[in-house]
Amino acid sequence: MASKQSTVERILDAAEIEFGAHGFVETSLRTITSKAGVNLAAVNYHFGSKKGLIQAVADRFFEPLSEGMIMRLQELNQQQLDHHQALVKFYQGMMLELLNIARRNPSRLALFARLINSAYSQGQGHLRKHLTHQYAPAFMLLMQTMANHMPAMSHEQFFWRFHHLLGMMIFTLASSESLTDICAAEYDAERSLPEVVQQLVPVLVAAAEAPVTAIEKLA
Amino acid sequence: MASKQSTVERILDAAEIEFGAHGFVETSLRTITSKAGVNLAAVNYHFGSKKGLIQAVADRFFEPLSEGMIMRLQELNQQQLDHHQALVKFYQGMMLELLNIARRNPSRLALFARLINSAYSQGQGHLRKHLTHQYAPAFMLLMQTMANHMPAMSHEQFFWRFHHLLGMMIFTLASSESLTDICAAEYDAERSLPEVVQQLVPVLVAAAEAPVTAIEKLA
DNA sequence: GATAGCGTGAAACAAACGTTTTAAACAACA
DNA sequence: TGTTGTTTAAAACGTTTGTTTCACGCTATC
Repeated sequence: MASKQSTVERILDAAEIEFGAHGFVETSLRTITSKAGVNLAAVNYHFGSKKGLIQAVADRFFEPLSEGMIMRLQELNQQQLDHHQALVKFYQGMMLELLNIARRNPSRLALFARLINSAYSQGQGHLRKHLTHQYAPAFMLLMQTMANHMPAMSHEQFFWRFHHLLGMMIFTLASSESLTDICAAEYDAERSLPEVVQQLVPVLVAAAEAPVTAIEKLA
Repeated sequence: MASKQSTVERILDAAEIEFGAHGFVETSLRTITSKAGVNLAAVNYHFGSKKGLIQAVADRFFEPLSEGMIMRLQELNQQQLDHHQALVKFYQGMMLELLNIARRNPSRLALFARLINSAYSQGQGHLRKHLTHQYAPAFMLLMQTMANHMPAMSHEQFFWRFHHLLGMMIFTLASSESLTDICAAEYDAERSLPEVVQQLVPVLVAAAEAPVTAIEKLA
């Protein structure tokens, strides 16, 4: 009874789940290959190393995401909307695209967020540099579209604002499982992932439209 | 030439630096004790285990922070301000208190943020439960003060909004070193930590004041 | 000044890790 | 049929990990 999936795909599927549940460092190749039903040596054979596997996992997230985002952004840029409406539509589209990641498996989105998170907080930032190089077109288009509909500010100020918004998304998504658990326990409300993602939109828009203040020392 | 610091303090100091630079999992007790100039067994002797050490490191952050925040919040609650002014003062005070963490060592703040981050995204959330139990008074006072000056919303909606704002802060601070590096390379602007923290305030306020929308499915 | 008890030093523990190596089985293609 | 590339299997590699053990030095109290 051979499975239909190839060895590579089965490794990637298992790696996604385990990485998402226990992080990159705390997930061993042995548990991945064991859950995937393949041999231990297959990882080093197909991906070269554990780092190569992590990069392949990341690429499988970013490839369809960047494609989807580019299409949405081109469509958005053709429409004639005022800045506020455009921002709302922008974030709604982004959220739908993110939810697309979770279609196969709800916990995939949390892993995706944690992946970006560790790409940024990681010391040398190998993963971040790989991703920003690999998906530069989508990245550029996204940032430019966003900047077009935000208050006038310098490139540097936009850079910081962009990462403020990114942080809000990333943290919420990365912690979404913990948060929905707490929410169910404390407020007796079982929230689905679409609900969690949906309510990010107005907060993101408000933060994007926040007035720009010159950078100066605190009192 | 015996050092003035106790063994416990020297371990905590070294652990902070190493944890901040390489994360909890990727930092071994051997590098910590080696940099601290103490014996390897001292960690297990004084803290029981590595997990105990991490918790002790966390407590050394949260103890003075919760004390400082309680004082600031009590002071703020006595003043007569409109909601917007109160929110601004609230976040400015919080930022000053966070900068206080970085007084000894600038990279301490990034570690602190990463600590909270992993406390949330960690599977079972041992650390998060320990912290929310240990510092419940400060936590309660903080959330109540915050909620008082925000748009009317349900407890659950405030819970989510709170974590949106938390995420913005945590991500920005946790990635502050990467971000200032990129900023210096791309925009030729060397930003100090107070500058990075300062410009969070207006965005946090705007996000806090964002209108509340009922939780519903995306189109 | 003997005797606890606490702290430290150095060594060893068992387990887990990523990676490599060997061999054999299987596929597709010339 | 023979050759080449892919996959599996099993074992071992050398490191590194957190933790434990045991003996020695210190200090304080009786």
